Amino acid sequence: MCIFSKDSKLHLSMPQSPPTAESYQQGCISMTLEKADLWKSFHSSGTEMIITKHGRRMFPHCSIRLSGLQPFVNYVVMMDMVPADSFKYRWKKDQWEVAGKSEPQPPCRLYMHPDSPAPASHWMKQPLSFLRMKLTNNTLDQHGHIIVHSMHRYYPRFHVTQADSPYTVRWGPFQTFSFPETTFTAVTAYQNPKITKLKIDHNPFAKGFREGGTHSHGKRCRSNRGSPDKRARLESEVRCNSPPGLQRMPSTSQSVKVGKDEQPLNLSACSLEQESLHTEPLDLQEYDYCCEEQMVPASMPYQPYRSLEYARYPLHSNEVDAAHSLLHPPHHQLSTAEHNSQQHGYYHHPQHYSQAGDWSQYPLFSYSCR
DNA sequence: TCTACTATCACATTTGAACTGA
DNA sequence: ATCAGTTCAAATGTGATAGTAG
Repeated sequence: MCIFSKDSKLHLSMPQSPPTAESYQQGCISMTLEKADLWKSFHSSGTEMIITKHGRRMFPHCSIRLSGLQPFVNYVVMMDMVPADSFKYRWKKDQWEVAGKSEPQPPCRLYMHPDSPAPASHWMKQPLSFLRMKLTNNTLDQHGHIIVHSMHRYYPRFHVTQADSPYTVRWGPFQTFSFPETTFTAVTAYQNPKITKLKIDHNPFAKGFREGGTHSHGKRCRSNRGSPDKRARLESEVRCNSPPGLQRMPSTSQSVKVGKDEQPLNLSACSLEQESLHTEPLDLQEYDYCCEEQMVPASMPYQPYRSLEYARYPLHSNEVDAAHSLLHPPHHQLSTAEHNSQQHGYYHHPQHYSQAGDWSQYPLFSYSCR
């Protein structure tokens, strides 16, 4: 059920079911993307996210605001990455172009917000920051980072569910949200200089390279790069230090500090064409943020585990297929034709259904890292 | 030769322990 | 004894780039 709102918020509500003693009335949960203007800036140039073997934070990082939660109820908020399409890309002649079909999806991981579970009042009093979430291309990663393929496109997806502990998550109905402007291309090195400039302009951590360590002509001094003794020292440090993700892992009850740059932003200017999330290479001319209403990207409650929920809520035929594929993962990916054939109807994120089948597993993997 | 990935660099920022004073 | 504020060292994250692999 999608609701367009004048305040450019994303409203999704669960299909209504008769209120019973056991079932919670879901109401109408609303999720707003913070720093939407920044996301739009990046999206207009084709957002790229660096991924490394040891995990790299996102920039911009995901920050959302929740409202409409049931008072006095505990919720768990999670996030995962969904392939935006079924293609692999490459950067050629200052633009992205399709370089073939996507590779088999890496193991899917869910990032649980470190505050989870927490009461509704906690979630709604301030924006939720997913700053600590990291992306990696290491399929053997042991730190719980979200695994993505380089040169593939993804978008973050947020799940909200009632649960009193992380271990009861799968028994609650999910509500799923996503935002088209958060779609990005995973890369191991920046391709688009526009993105590099945007990141340097907005990311304080990049200052170290911009203002120091470089010569006036922009080349950095690398006289001692890779010296054997320095390398040995570094390797020794790596051996001695525990993994960063485990070193300062906050407890689940610890609140996340919200940085000074994480103030809520007015989303009134946020609106996106549905076409901004598609399978074609990014074309800057196609982006149009002048619409007054924000498209609602997702509409189906996400219930990967609870088959009973499917019976409770009548599903669109596509949804049934998607739900079926979630419970019974396909052995192969959808062909492009099959993929496209499922992208119809009034849903703004049909990928949720066609792509859902691409995700062969939904392990609950809670982690946080510094 | 080309493309993608990895390791490494210096420094600003963040974090948290230690300390001080009310 | 407790709390709040300050200080400071260590940890962390960042983009650029050379080297490597396929």
